[in-house]
Amino acid sequence: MQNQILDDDRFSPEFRSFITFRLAKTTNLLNAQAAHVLRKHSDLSLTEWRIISLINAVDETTASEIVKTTFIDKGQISRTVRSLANKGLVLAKQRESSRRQTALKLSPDGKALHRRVVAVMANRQRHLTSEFMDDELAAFHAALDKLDRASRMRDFDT
Amino acid sequence: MQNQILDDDRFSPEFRSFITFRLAKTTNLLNAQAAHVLRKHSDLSLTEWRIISLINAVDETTASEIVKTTFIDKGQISRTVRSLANKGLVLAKQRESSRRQTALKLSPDGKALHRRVVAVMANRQRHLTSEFMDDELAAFHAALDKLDRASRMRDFDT
DNA sequence: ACATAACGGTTGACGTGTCAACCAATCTTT
DNA sequence: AAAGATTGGTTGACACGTCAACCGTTATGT
Repeated sequence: MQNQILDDDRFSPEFRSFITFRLAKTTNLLNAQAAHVLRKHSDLSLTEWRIISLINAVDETTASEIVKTTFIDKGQISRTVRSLANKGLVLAKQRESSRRQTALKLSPDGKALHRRVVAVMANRQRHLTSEFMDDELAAFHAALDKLDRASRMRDFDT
Repeated sequence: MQNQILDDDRFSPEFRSFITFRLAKTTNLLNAQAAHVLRKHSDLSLTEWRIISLINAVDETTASEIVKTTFIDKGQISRTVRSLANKGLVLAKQRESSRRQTALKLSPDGKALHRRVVAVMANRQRHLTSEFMDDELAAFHAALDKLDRASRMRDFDT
């Protein structure tokens, strides 16, 4: 499935330039790659890995913060966090400062798992960006930021 | 949900730079926007719209060609095409040249629907790219092409 | 202080996406 | 021409994503 030639499609440039289609395709490919790697090295789903990796990055966070940075559905986050807690990878503890919030941390097991998996994922990250010059990468991020902002508009009725 | 400030997250630059996370976020945002617009102007799902729009771009195509250009799962395409055919928007007809292949075309209704929806979507496309210079856009596409190629590697074990 | 609104998170229902197994048609090899 | 491999597409089982309703908690306005 994935070992095909990628750049041989016969669709019109006009069509190919539809930027969201283009983006979705790459995201599909990258997600499939990530899922594959994760399957090989863990029993985490992509979302589980993302949440673990996010919690690790800030040491302690909350579900709503995760929503803000990833725009994953909050229902999904709620369920994924519970599944991670059940696996003993994440510790969820109500905050004293506000009983609405639940502080999320990695357990020692969670940290160990993260350490193990992040090694492979960092290799991947290096591979993915190896053909980019620093300024290309920066430009790419800037472009994504623009799209994020533009994605807030909801009405295009003429 | 969507009207928040987008660029205020407190996660480490190191984390933010994980290019796949970054991409997935933007894709989430753009897909939600597209789904919203589609809901307002049609009863098409995002995948249905993509397939319609793809068929329209080339006049006639097949399921496997769609797989090649979008990397949407072929099972999903099979089901979506059937649902579009049931709605009378797509005509599926076995090819004489090879009885394995099914030629897909838009029906008159499908074409009319496409014409109606593409108007709005083209507005959106214009809005999304309005802050891009031509060369920025080209660079963005080139970056996605690089990632597509890099996504073919499967093993990152050290 | 009270009413109302906003926030953080959970749940249910349902739609969509994903993987693997499978079938028939065609292509390749011998 | 038979055997095996590949292709195009379908299906089933299940995981995941999405939306809306909801609950308890905290913030805001009067």
